[in-house]
Amino acid sequence: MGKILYTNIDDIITGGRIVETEAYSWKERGSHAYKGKTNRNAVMFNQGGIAYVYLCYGIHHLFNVVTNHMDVADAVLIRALEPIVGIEQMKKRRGKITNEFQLTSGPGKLSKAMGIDRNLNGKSLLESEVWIEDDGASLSSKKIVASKRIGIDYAGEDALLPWRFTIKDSLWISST
DNA sequence: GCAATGATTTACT
DNA sequence: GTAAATCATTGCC
Repeated sequence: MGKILYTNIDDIITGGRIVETEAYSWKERGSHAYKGKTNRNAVMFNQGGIAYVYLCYGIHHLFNVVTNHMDVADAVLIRALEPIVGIEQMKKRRGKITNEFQLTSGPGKLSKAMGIDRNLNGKSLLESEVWIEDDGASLSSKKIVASKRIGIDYAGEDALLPWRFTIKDSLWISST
């Protein structure tokens, strides 16, 4: 949370501060890894520090960061970020938009703005075209708000877990 | 091999 | 507020 996510796609760098995330664990039904290891989610069973990119609903790419170690399929979904680098490029990729706050205020939109697609699946966040930096900005824990996750009502009780984290006062947080 | 469905977004009623 | 778009992965035949 609060760190900067960069991508370098087509020789164009875009980046932004992470302002909204959701945690996923193989232990709960919201995660793709819940049912066990499959071809799609095999990336999550790898060592942390790599990207897990998944195409959802045939249209939208979702960008996750694998966080745990081998055989422990935990990941963090990046739901929204605050555009910092390459905003013009993001607008170009997204086409006509009503306002800047909608550039990256959602997992599918964010991925499109950043140029993320399945080619990044399984890439290391340390030595590839996608990486995360810490700019040293202080982020008080008081500015982080936990709430229940979105879009996984099918997960039953697990959908109520307060595993969605947002930065208070950020304007780029998804609401729909 | 074929039918069902989803970590969503967008448009329309 | 509800429904459609759209395709990779999944599950069952």
